Amino acid sequence: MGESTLTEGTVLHADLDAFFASVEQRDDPSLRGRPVIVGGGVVMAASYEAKRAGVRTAMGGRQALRICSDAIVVPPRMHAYTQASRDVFDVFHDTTPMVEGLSIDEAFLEVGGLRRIRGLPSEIAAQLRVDVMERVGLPISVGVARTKYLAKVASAVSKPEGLLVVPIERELHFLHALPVERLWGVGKVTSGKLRAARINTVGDVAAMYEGELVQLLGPGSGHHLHALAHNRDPRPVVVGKRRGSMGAQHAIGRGHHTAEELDLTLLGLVDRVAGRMRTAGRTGSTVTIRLRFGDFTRSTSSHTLPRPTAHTLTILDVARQLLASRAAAIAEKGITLIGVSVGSLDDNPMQLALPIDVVGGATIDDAVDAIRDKFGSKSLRRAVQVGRPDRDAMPILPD
DNA sequence: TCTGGGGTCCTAGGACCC
DNA sequence: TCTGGGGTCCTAGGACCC
Repeated sequence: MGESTLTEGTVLHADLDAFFASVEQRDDPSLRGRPVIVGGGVVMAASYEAKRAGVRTAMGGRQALRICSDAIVVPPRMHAYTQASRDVFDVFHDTTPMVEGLSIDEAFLEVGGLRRIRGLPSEIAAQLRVDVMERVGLPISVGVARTKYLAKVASAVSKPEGLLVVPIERELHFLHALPVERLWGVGKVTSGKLRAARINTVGDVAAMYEGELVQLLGPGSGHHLHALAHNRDPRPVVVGKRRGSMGAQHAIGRGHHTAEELDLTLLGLVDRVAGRMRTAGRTGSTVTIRLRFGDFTRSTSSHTLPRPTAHTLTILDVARQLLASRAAAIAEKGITLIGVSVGSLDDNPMQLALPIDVVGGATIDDAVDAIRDKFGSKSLRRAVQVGRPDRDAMPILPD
């Protein structure tokens, strides 16, 4: 019964093609059919016309123009991409409630329970491509397989404007022919180690003993890649994942930067991050600054606050101290990038929404202290901080 | 080649607690 | 005086992803 249907997995991986560049071509008809590069210093996205000429994401802008001299370079419009992403995710959610976002331009969709109302996974995938094009005007590729990992590989292989179904009977055949770089988690370093050991394909990895792989790459990577090479990926599609950190960063030129300039940059970054946190109704407690020096080496330093916050000045104070702690290295090597992020975000706050003025206190910390004294509960303390009813009723966070 | 702006996960040592 | 084993949290760094 239904023999042909048994061969389809139920996980879709949907991935927009050349996302930023496609949005630019959609919004400006004069860019259609032409090589488009989004970015400046480096290529953030390249249209397929530019990719055909050899332009790649993360390539230096100058080099990109050397190999594709007729490319049109446009500055990124992050707000337009964010909105386009929302529109596309609306289409995803109209397809199935089981959507797991991975990044701004890709998601997993579990469609196993939809056969009676929407048909086979491959049919749902084909319709999804049509819907995204009709409703948002963007090209998208979709992979269909039994596991998340394989669905992701399938969408990548199918690009651009592709649809690829990996039947369950053909899984290993498909997988083992791929180069090791297709394994999720194999980047430049790991690829170098594997290739040096004459391990070139996913099939080569699968033929190894797990212990050998662990010897070569360490326990984390070793176990992970061994499992993937055998198509063992039991992770389900998870709905409602929330991010664990929020950050902002800014690349600055190689020249000399005064302490005042750096502080102003830091202030801008903190303001952006804290504002986004408050808009999202989240607080966090670990402040990290990330630096890239004149020689492009990097460092991070972090500090964990006793209580989570989304307060600009509290975060700024910590960020300033962290930056000051690296002053010597900055003076010696120069600095080319500053980043700030706040982690350990509360991801399941109790939405208590206790009015702060009930307990009094000029600041949220005062209020929290008052509540703790009254209730003595750690969870209450945390919940009160994130349980604000809405932004407008928030005089205690003066931003 | 001369380098954006987001993120995730893993490792490893030390502090601290029981 | 010298000594376990186990756990959590913090910090720093690194690899990787889009």
